[in-house]
Amino acid sequence: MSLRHAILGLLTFEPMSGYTLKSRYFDKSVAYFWPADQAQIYRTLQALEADGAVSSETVENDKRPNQKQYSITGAGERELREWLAAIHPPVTQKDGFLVQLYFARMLSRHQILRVLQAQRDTHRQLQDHFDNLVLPAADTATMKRQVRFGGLTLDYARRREKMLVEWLEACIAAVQEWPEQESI
Amino acid sequence: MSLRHAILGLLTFEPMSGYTLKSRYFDKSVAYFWPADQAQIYRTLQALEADGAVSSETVENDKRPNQKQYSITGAGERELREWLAAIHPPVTQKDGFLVQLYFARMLSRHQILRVLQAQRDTHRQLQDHFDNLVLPAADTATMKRQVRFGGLTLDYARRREKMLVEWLEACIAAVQEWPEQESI
DNA sequence: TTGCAATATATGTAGAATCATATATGCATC
DNA sequence: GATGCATATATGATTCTACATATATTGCAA
Repeated sequence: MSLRHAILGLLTFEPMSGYTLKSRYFDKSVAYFWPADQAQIYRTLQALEADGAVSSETVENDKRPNQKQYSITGAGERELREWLAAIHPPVTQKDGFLVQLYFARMLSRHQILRVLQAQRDTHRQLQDHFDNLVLPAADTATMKRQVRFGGLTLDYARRREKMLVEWLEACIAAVQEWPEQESI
Repeated sequence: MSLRHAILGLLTFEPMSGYTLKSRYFDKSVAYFWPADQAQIYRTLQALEADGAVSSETVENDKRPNQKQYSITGAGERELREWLAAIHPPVTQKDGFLVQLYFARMLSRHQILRVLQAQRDTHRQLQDHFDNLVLPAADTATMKRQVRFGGLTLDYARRREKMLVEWLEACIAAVQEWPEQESI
């Protein structure tokens, strides 16, 4: 249940509406490690408000529809800090591509290579994206500190994509080397 | 929805009961990339049977409770092959640990290091586990081919754990270097 | 003026995942 | 005889996730 905590964390930057959370964060940076759709964000905000972890205030806009501005409360900040400091049991990540590769003996070499190359191309693009991504400049001390930790997660994304591209290249080379056989 | 296809794939090895699927595969090898609990496996088998992708037969046991042996059908094999050969859109993996690290500016240095070191220890153990893991010997041609692809996914696990340990070490070093500040 | 895009919030529904619990057999152990 | 464990299947309940759809405002372009 990290969506709850991701939202609480983002609200420590500044009070925000659900729309801003989505368009500024869940469509960009946070998307890499915790994607969430609009419906989920709005419902989680409602749940957080019901629990007293956030409070809301309607902001009237001239040129745009009114917003519900959410702020983190003291209780919300306590909950967040507690979660952040806790050692959580490792959660195994589900990876459909590994399922695909694991049973790839059922495919022809041509089919296997097609799937592997598509995957490699995807991760090459991601690698390119993260290698060219520049961290935003920070104005306050808090945000300077924030950018440091953002840098650590960016470093992870770069290492991960590099590893994936290398591994996929090795897979492609291996499959090309193996003798073609009955696919079963 | 890869649980469905993981089960279909495993049933290409041999007909199996839900219990065997769970204890022999989903508690071991498959667990690394597609963990599933017992309830889910049994319910997915029921759904697969309702769809005609698998068929079942009750096997009477003397010393143990009777089993429901599931076999993949022609329709199931077609569905599996189609899914295996398809290029699926990349699914972003949710990673709660990255959420934790991203907002770690709210913690003290001591708390951050504690969390990072626990994570590093976990992945060191996994690294050790995968580095010492030996692929099973294969008897038939099909299983020899299977072991090759199992080797590719094992290679992934090793590379991934190596990358994670290196990255976590770098994170720990970076945090130790940074000046201690107000945590906010 | 009609229609479209961006902004903004909300709900309905279905599927997937998790956790707990229920039932039953046979075996070993206390 | 009671207890616990491994084997074996099933269901109830809840949460999480995803996808679709509904509603409303403003600005802009065809």
